[in-house]
Amino acid sequence: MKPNRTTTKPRMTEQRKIVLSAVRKIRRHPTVDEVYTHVRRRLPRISLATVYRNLELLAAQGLIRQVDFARPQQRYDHRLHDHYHIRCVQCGRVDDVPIDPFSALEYDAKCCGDYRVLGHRLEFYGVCPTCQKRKDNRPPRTQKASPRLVSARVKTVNNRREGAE
Amino acid sequence: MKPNRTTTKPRMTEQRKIVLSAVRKIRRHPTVDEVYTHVRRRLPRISLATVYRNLELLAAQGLIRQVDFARPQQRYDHRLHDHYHIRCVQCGRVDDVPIDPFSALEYDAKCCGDYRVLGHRLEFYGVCPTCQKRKDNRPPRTQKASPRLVSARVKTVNNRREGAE
DNA sequence: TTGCTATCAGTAATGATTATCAATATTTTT
DNA sequence: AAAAATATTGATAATCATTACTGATAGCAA
Ligand SMILES: [Mn+2]
Ligand SMILES: [Mn+2]
Ligand SMILES: [Zn+2]
Ligand SMILES: [Zn+2]
Repeated sequence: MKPNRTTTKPRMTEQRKIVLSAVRKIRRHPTVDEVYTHVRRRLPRISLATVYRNLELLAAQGLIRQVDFARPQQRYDHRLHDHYHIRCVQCGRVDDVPIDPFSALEYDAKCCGDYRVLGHRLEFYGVCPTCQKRKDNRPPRTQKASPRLVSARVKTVNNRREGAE
Repeated sequence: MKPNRTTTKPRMTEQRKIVLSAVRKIRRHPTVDEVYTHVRRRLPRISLATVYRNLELLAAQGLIRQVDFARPQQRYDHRLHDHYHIRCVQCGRVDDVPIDPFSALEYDAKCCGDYRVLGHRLEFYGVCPTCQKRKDNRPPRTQKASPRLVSARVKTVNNRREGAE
């Protein structure tokens, strides 16, 4: 097959370079906003969107890593005992992992800093059986939230229009 | 001191009971929306806000647990090797935990389901040294984001008012 | 009953992230 | 180099989960 013509390698732009160096300089696991603030010292006109874009791209390239998981929606568990979870990176499904929790780890962590350690969470990630079956690797994306409040009564205020329909 | 007069025990209301039983029935780590949808079959007029409130309260009481961590903002890491983190439950600060990663864990996880295991994350939580010093336990909350875009030029469109001020 | 608080439904506001889009910048082709 | 193709940017709007607010009820104690 011919080499995909619509795909080219990402360029290492000035903005991208500076965003990368910011993450490296700040060190302590910065949030997007912290990166943004830092970068603006050198590029006062950079857009926040550009920071988001470049962070995502740099992470995709493996030049930086995302610390957090489990983004858009919070999940709840009816099981109260300590146990671990595995999350499907494709669809977001979460299942239990029945291996014994080790409290020794918390002890180990003590030696690292002056934190008072309260506990730990261990989460595996992978591809769930359902998503493995699906041949194509189109992102099924985390299921959308249920449509909001299709209540019987409909609001009738302020429904005048400005433009056309 | 006199017993705090403004504080009373939470009541186990009908809504709360049903939210709890929903989390227990759904089993597979439901999102708030899934709980909401489920509960509405029995309480069609319940508010989504009530579901949020009760889930939070039930979790605070230890009747259910939150699965996820690291909520409002994503964080980035300049260190590419596998390592673990510890997060302050008070201020959200994140630090590295310099203990060796257990690659055996992923092997252990394999035996649980049909997931294809890709990796794991281990996160400790506790109270950082800074937050330990602070005597009061007022929630310092995760630091607010930097004020957005106080650009030189100001938008002048559509600043007409409707009511009064 | 009378006050007091908890809780509710409904809805607005918040805030992080994404999407969109016209304008530039860089690379590739001619 | 000029033209065409593609990538990237800044600005801003849209999304969407969550939180905050509000006025109305409900349960409980004096
Ligand atoms: Mn679980
Ligand atoms: Mn780290
Ligand atoms: Zn899946
Ligand atoms: Zn702290």
